Amino acid sequence: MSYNQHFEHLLKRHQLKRTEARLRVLSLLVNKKTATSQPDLESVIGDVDRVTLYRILSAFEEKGIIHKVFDLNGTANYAICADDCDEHHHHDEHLHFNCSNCKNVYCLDELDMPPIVLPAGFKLEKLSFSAVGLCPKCLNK
Amino acid sequence: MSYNQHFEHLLKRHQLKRTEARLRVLSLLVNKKTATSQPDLESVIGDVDRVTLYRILSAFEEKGIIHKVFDLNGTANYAICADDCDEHHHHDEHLHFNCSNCKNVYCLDELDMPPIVLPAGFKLEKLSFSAVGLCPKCLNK
DNA sequence: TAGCTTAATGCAACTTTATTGCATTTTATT
DNA sequence: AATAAAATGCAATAAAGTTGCATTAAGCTA
Repeated sequence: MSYNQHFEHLLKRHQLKRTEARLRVLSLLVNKKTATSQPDLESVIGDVDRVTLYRILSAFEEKGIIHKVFDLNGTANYAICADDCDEHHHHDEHLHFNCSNCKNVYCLDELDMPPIVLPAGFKLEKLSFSAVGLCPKCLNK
Repeated sequence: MSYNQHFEHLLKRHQLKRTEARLRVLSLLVNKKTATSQPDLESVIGDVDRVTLYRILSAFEEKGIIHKVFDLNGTANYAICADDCDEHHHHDEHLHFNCSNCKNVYCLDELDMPPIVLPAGFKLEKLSFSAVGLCPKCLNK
């Protein structure tokens, strides 16, 4: 199945209309190891309004298609979710690695995250781990 | 030793001049279980310029007096560091708990954080854990 | 304690990221 | 082809943070 078919499927499944802008966002995010910020997306996506982009990203986030993670500057970055995410539950409890040099945010979802026990009285909904350091590319320079 | 003496000591130790604005920031942050955002600080600190506040916060952060953590909106929040932080090393590898109701950010520094092993090629500098959920106050409503 | 040097502050302007309201266009369906 | 709902574009606005520069204050030193 081609990416395009896959994307159309994905949109239909979440009751989102198939539009050019949404397909472009999906194709920009898929297969990327790093999360992408709205400003970065904006600069490469071409003829799509800033506001539209924001709205697409938040719609996708609500539906569980992508997840949002903040980088070292507090800017939102977005990455495609693993397949088992949906509207009701995000499985994005993986490690986000922020490279202090190139500023890329890597989703290291192959790592198992240890369980965390909270103090009494706190109700956990979501957990996330983030690391800062140098990524392989920047380390080899 | 009074708080004021303690703060003056702290500033001198980090080669920062003792100013009214800095003392106010310290007294607002000390003994708080939750981290405070710049906007929140600004609204209560009184007659201190926005820019000055930003500069005080980043100076304190550089010196290891406070640490910065982003909340669910990507806004920077600040909290006093544990005593053993300094310019060269931050010990802020504790859990930050974001309440999805009241938006407060709790520094749960009494919890032991498990070690995380990164994939080969990544060099770790700093690690942080953050959770989203309901805090005790909001849970009891 | 007066003078001096450096650090800190205040102000104005600006940048970046994000949001809202509303008119227009497009999608998907009948 | 007509239609209703959803999506988009545009303009305006908001919020968070930054930069440059002139002024003021802190804390030495004589």
